[in-house]
Amino acid sequence: MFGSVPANAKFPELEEETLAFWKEQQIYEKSLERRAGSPPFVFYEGPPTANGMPHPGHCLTRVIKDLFPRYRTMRGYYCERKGGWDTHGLPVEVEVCKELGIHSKEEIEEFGIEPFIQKCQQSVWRYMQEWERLTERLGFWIHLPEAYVTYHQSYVESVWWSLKNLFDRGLLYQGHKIVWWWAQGGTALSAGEVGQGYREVADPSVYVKFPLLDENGGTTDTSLLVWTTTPWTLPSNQFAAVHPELDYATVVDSESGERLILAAGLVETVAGKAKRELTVEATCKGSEFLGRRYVPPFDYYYKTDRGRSGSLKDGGQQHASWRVVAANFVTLESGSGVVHQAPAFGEIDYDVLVAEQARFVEGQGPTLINAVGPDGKFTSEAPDYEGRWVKEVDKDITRELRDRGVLYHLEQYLHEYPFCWRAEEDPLIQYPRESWFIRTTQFKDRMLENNSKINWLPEHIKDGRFGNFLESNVDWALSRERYWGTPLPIWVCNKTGKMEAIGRYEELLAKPRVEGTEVWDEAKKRKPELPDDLRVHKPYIDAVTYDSPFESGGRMQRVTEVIDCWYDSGAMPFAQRGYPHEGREEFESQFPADFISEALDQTRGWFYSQLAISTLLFGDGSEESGQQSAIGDQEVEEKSTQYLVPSAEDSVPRTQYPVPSTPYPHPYRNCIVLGLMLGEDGQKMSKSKRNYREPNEIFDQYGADALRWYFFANQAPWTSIIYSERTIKESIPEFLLRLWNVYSFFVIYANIDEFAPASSVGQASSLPSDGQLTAMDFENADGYRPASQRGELDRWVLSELNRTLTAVIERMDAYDNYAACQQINAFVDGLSNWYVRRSRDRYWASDKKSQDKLDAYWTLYECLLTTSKMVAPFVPFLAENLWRNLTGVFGDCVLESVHLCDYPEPDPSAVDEELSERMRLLREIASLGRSARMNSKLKVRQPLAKVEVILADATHQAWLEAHDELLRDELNVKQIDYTKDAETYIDYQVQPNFKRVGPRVGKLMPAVKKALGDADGGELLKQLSANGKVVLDISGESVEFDDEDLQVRLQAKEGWAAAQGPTTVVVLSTELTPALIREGLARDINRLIQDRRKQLDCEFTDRIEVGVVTDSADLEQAIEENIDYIKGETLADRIVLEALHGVEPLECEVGGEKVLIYVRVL
RNA sequence: GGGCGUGUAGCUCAGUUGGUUAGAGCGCGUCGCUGAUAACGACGAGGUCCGAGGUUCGAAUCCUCGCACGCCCA
Repeated sequence: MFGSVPANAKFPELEEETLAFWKEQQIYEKSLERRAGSPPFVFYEGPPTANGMPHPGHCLTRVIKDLFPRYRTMRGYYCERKGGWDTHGLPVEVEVCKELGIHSKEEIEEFGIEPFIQKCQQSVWRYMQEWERLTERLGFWIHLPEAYVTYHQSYVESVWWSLKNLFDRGLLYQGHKIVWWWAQGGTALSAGEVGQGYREVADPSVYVKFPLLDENGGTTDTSLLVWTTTPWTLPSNQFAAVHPELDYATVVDSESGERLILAAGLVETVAGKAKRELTVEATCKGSEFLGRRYVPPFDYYYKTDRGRSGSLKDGGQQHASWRVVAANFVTLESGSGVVHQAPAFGEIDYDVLVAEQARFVEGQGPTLINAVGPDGKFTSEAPDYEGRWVKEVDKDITRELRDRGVLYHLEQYLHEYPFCWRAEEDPLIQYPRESWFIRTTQFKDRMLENNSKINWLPEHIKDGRFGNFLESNVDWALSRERYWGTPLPIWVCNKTGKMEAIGRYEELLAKPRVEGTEVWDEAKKRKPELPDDLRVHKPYIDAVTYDSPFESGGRMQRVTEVIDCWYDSGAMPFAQRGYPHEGREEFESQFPADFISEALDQTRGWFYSQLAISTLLFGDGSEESGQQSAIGDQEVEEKSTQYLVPSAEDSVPRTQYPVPSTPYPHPYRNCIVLGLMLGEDGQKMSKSKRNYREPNEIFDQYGADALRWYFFANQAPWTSIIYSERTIKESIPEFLLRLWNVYSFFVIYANIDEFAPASSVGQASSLPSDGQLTAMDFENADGYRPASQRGELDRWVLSELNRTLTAVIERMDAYDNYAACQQINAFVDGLSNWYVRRSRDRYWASDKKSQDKLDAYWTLYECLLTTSKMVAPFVPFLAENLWRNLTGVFGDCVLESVHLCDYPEPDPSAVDEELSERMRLLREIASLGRSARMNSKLKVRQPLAKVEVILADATHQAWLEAHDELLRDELNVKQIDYTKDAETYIDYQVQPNFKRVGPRVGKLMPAVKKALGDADGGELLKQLSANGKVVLDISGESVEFDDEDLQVRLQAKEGWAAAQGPTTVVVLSTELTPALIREGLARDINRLIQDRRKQLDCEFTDRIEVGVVTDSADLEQAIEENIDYIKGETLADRIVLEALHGVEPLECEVGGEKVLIYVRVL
């Protein structure tokens, strides 16, 4: 006996039971053990930050990450799934600050870095339990107990090792980065924070005259008309930028007579604004002005450095600053087309400076001009404004410029400008900070090549978003002036400024005359519960100093910065193993990943950080040694070199470990980029808007399988998805419940009929499939016969099953879960709504041991077993339930979990394409028959004498004729004729097969269509069947059509009870004889008795006694004529035409006559 | 301002290398089936396939230009 199946499946409860089973029996661990030594399928977990509550979007990521490893494991691969947590970074610091009620860096330092980072470390785990619960509840099998953690010492040391490698190869350097700077708080803000603070404000927009110099440095009467919206940056002016391709005009101001240069396209606009008359004297390209020198509006730097020039790399000399440069970002959208450049205060401006520096011989180019301190106030370098907040001096500066006569025009300008989100009144400014960079630009081509070998899903990511991002690669700004992060492992000599990188804590301790380690030791003594991992963090690590190898008496001290936490995440492929200090074998056997997945927002995040780090460290297998050739590549531009960068002759050991050089792609081969998930209202998911439901509520209400199926089966995973609770709910009846009902049906009937596969098999202890319960285990079972000997319907469903398997495997191997689910869904639909529906009589038949009945059981049993394996990666809970109950009768002889099974292999011998096609046609005819009945208002319970079927294509007619029992039953008709006399009922419409004929006849196509449409269809078909071809004269050309060139459509003629499909017409015979009517009445009675049984809560097998009382002689006759039929269907031992004593009758109406029905359970 | 993506029925989404009646589910209406039934079947209403041009014998599909939305960058 199979365990009885609850009538109302409560999936959430069943799932909880399954979870407990998995845990107790350690099924996940066993699934891995079974694959030990098998080929690996490598999966990397992109570490989530457990610093906020998980929402449905996270569920999508986690179930996709679960699906493919599960699938591959069943397919025979060993798929380790190491969990991971991202733990560093500003968001953690902000959380802690909120908790402490503090904001600025000063406040953090006042609070104390030591307690602060201890709080950070504790705070990281705030939501970890939620995440772990979610992970488990979703059925996401991943090894959490040994998850990697980015703050762990071994992880940090791996990161250090990689940074040392880069440093020793000269790929780490110090330069300036222009950041959004909160001057009052003394900190840079991340992009996300800046984005929060944009407001519309009015700022001055000024047009200033920069008098041009002639070639000898003499003044001229012509000025550049330069535009800026930040007057306070004018004292730090360094260049004026023009677009080399744009036309520039020299104009004369009719009022003052002065000559001005501005973009030709903006002359009218500017004249209008300034209310001046400007006469164009000459026009030329912007490129003509390149290199022309001018007098800047302030002389703080100019007065001393005006003459400074340097040698260009291409030869020749040029002045370093205060000249016209080319810039492609100059537009005609606003301003004058000549743009003031203060590289200290704008990222784009800074890029211009860097580009200019690159043109000069080392050390001779322009240096950064900056008259403002980090506090946002002018320094002594601009004595007139010293000590004043920059935004406050805009007015004074414009006034001064006006007084000096160099201001041409001033207006107010409305635009979006960022303010500090923590201090609303403080505008941010762009400001240069010293920063460490990784020289990624030097590896751009290699990253592109690596990228080109990755299988991106969807494909457009490769050359689209990600490829473009790589194309515009800039050096990675690595350092952060923060506290809670991986410390940058660079120690600097206090005498010489020379630096070296440290790759490991031990390495540091082995340095000469190490001091400062006691800071950690004492902290630990005070607070023994401190995790040892903290010793490699600020502030403890900062205390560690040692003797300088560069100059005696010098001491080495760590730089203060920590690193971008994206670097942590990108180092994960090796750092999760602690490589290379430990875990070398694990790393080498688990690199690169076969599969990773995250959402689209990780393009510039984890997808990039991994690719960049991997490309820099592990190169391409085509290179000769593990050692990168990067050092040899340094002909590439050197950037910002006033800081010391080790060169080859510093002869620091380059790297302590050989680095395995790996052929592209790495570190991942296949990457599914998930779409972003939006809330129910199409907006971003937001807690306050309540436009989504907490995952836990979804699980409690619908279950994890419902959510999983919703994600897998409703859209390609990379389309952005609008959270839809209704659709989640729908996946229950649409799929889960439908499969459940088939399973429940099977169990109910198998138990009634005592279908017992285990005892039929006999020696269950030696199953040839090794406990996987495949068809081969049943070959010698009692009552089992090969599929080839079973009926058409059985062969059909097994064929469909194997076709589906083939397709599902093909799609899943291509990472296409959506198409795979569609296949599965179609199969389950066919199983339920055709196979089971059409087989019901077979299961209900009274002879328990009839071969047909046994065939039906074995067939359905096999379908359910295989289906549970097939769906196991998708809906692991439901699959497990099915498997365990269906195989429970075998006890220990079968695998205890479906997840330990192999994914089913399709059996090609079971596939019968022709049968599939025939059954498809048969189902189409059935559907048309039902449709025709509906149109004629002839309900299905009323038997009909005959239907006639007209087929456009007679290929399968003989088969259909030989197998019309199914149809007769489905349509409740006595006879089915495949009529020869088609033209009585229908007209033929012939159309060209456009795909075939189109390319051949080209422009004649419309004429062909018309000619075929106008011709007598029946006549054309006769010709076709007689000659195998039809020849028509189309616009004077003779065109030949063969069988496949023509498509025949059938059109039912008026006046028949008919329904038409494209190639089939079904015509009903609507005449009813009294005998047919009585048969219909008997069926009505039958149904009413069955209804009554249900009302009385009868068991399926209860026998009954029936009494029917009616005045209608027809009805009485109907019952008498069909009494055996009714008895058989309703399990009635006796049917009498009188009342039954002591039984409450059911009052109803049949065929317009009142009837009393009495049912007594025996 | 730039890049990428999306836009198809009331809703959520499919739509093969371009092929002529554009689909599914849900929802709505009508009817039917039913000892698997909170299931299922049939029929119906519901579409300027975002818009405008173009290529083609033929465009939801390819091209150009717009519009709207989303993401990333500036």
